[in-house]
Amino acid sequence: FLLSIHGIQEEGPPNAQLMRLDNMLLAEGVSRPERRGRGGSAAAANTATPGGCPNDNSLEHSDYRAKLSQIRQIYHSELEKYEQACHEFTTHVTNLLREQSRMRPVSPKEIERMVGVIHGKFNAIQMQLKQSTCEAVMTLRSRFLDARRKRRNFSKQATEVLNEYFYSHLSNPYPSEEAKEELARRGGITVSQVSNWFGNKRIRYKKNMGKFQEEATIYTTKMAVDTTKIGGLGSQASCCPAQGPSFTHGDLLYGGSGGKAGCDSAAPLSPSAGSWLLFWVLLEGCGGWTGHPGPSDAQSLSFQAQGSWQGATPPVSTASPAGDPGGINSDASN
DNA sequence: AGGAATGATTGGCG
DNA sequence: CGCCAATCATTCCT
Repeated sequence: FLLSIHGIQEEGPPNAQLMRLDNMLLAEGVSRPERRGRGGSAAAANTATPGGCPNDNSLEHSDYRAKLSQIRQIYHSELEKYEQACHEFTTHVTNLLREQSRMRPVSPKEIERMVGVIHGKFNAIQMQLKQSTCEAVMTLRSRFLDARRKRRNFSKQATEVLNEYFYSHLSNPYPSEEAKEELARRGGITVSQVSNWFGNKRIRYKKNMGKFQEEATIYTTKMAVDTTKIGGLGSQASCCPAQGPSFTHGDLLYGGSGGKAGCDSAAPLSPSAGSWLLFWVLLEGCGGWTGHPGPSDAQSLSFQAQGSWQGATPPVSTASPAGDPGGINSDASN
C-alpha cells in the first residue's frame, strides 16, 4: 500500500537537477537501468553484480573500472539502506497513526500526508547520495581518464630515436606522416605521441636553445659518426658545436634580436661566427622551419643557422638562466 | 619538499 | 588539419 502515494514529492525545480544526476549515473554505469522504477524493495539483488558496465570497452583501465565498481557498490548499498529505512519508517509511522486512530479520529488524508513527508525527506537524502556519487565519479574520471595524469616518460629507446631525428633534421624538424609512423614504430609509441613530442621539442628548443646544446652535440656527433661522413672534413660538417672536445658547452652566443626570418638576415651575428653561419644558411637554402617545409629536406646537413626557424622569437633574451649566454651553437673551432 | 623535465591538452591561427 | 604557444599535471631529480 505504501507505493500508492507518489504525487506529493513532485518538487518542481530540483527535479531537473535530479534528472541530471540520474542521467549521469546511468551514463557512467553506476546506477542500474531499472533503478527505482517500483517501490522500495526492488533494489535488493543488485549489489554484487560485477559486470554490467555497458560501453566501457576499456583498454587498460582495469584500475579505473575497479574503482568505479567500488563506487557503484557503495552507492547501491547506501541506496538500499535508505530505501529500507524509508520503508521501515513509513510502516512504523503508519502503524502508529493507525493505533492512534483508535483514540482519536485520524483521517486517511493525514496518514497520506505524513507518508509523503517522510518520502520527501528520504528522497532528499537520496539526492545527496546521488550528488556525492556523481562527484566521486567525476573525480575518478579526471584522475584516470585524463591522460595527463598517467604520463610516463618515454623509454630511452624512444627518446633516442626521436632526438636522433630531431637533431639530424634540425633545419626542418617536421617529420612527414610516414616518418612519424616510422619513428613511432621504432620508439614503441604512437604517432600522436610523436607529433606531441616534436611539437614540444620544437617549441622548447626554440625557446631556450642553450639548454639543449649538450644534447644537440651528443646527437649530432652520434649522427656524424653513425653516418660515417664524407671525409676528414666531416667532423666540421656537423657544424660548430659538434666539436665536443674543444670545450664543454659551446658558449658562443647569438644576439637574440638579430635574426629575422629573411634568408640572408644573418648579418648581425657575432663577428667570428658570422661567416660560418652565413655559409650554412646559404647552404641550407636558408629554410627556416617556420617558412616552408619544402624541398630543403636534403639528406640533412645536420645543422642550420639560428636565423631560421626561431628567428621570430623576441622574448628569449630575458629568459635565459642567470648569466647564461643564450648560447647557440656557433663556430668556435678557431 | 621543491623545482626542473616532460608528456598531454587546449585555444587560436592560417 | 597541423602547428604554435601557453598551460596543466605528473614524474624525475636534488
